[in-house]
Amino acid sequence: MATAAGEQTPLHLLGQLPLLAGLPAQALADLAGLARLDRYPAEATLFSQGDPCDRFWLLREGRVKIVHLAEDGREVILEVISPGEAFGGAVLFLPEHPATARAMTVAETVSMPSAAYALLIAQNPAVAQRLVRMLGTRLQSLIGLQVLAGERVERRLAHILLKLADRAGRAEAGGAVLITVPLTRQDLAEMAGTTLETAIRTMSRFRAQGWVETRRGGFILIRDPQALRAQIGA
Amino acid sequence: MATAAGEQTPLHLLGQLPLLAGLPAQALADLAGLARLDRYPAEATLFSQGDPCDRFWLLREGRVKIVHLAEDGREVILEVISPGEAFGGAVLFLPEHPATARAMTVAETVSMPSAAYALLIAQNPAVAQRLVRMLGTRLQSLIGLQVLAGERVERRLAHILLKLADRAGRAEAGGAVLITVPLTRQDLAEMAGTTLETAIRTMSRFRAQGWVETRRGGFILIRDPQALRAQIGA
DNA sequence: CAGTGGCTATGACGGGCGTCATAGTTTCCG
DNA sequence: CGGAAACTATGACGCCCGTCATAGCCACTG
Repeated sequence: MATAAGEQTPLHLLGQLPLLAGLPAQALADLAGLARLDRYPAEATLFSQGDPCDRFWLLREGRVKIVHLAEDGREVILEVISPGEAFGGAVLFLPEHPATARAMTVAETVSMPSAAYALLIAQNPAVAQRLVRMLGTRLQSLIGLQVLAGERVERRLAHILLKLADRAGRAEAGGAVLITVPLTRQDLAEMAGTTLETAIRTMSRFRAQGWVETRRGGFILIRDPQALRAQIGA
Repeated sequence: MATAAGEQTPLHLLGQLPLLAGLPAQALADLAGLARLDRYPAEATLFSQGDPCDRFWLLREGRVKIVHLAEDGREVILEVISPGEAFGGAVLFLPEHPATARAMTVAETVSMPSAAYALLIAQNPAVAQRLVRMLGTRLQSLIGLQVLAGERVERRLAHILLKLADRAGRAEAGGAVLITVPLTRQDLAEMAGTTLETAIRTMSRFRAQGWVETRRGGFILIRDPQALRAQIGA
């Protein structure tokens, strides 16, 4: 599953990560000796639910989805990780990963042993505080999902598309926004907590309304964000 | 909304809180000067969604529920807080509370200004680490809820009852467990993300099977935990 | 080009559950 | 004790959406 270039991490790559910004040069250098840079092809699994949780991960490039497998075989997408963000259960000091991380595109990660990570936050209150803040953001986004769970699929999907546009969108002509994450209908279904067929049907209706369209490679263009916003407001 | 005894906090009460265990006597004494002890009647609101988030809360006695109000008026119960646990958005360094805290019973809280709390975790890596762990637990429980969201109401309710029994249960004769949190059918509905009627119907079926019964005051007795566990396994 | 596999699309059907309506039961307070 | 309010309970109805089935479209490969 793990692939490719497990080389030592160039110092300057670490310094670019928001979490580690402002760290003393010496601390960065120490980390560089322990951290690892990896490159994964699309669809690769970085770690699986239940695996021992012995590394701390940061995404440098690409997109990674965090999915939880229910006992009945359903997969639930809990989060889509963008570059600069931390992931992996080590964030939570858990013994094993509560979910699976899978690359949605070619992805580059920086990872370090849990021990290095624990030391890092013990010695750098600023990093610890930033980490708590990241956890808080994640918690809040899960709260949002939980509240959404009671609503109709149509509104859940609209919410999800808008959130993705907000977090990983690129403005296009005429107020449109392109979501720069490759998404299949199956992905959307797993985020919205519904089935493939219902996700397709709902997206078809959105397309018929002229609100969205799908481009080559699974990139979704939101042509009328306002209409989607109205959808969730009503 | 806030009521009752806003007295200075006796030192020994602080030391009893798991989060602060092992703190140097001096640090505890400093905190005691800043912290506040409050007492709320049942149904009182401790803080409301949207309020500025300027205190850090710990529950000493009683039960508090954290509820989020959706735009459409639905209320969603995100968490039930038991004694010893921390709550309030300040944990997450948010500007305002993402949800409302409401007492389910008479409740006693210890709270301190955000500033005192920030200082506390900056100066005590052990406390910071314990806090991150608490956040992780909360996150994991939300992940659990999110995964449940896709399932049938019957299974969601069974899950919720078992979780409550685990976290706030008292063993009774014959393998039965009493949930020591007063719960209305409406509460169950808001936890399971369903309606009052469906929650009542489902509980009626559970009762007809002899799996649960409701006692005076809204206390639910789980007479056959195994049967409920089988319910969620199948 | 034919063949295969993955993704998208659309129809048909049935059931779980949300919604509305009614009523019994418990709690509480004058 | 009586009456109101809150909670629990149960039936009827309809729709959203999960499930099953079929098919078109595109990419890739031999």
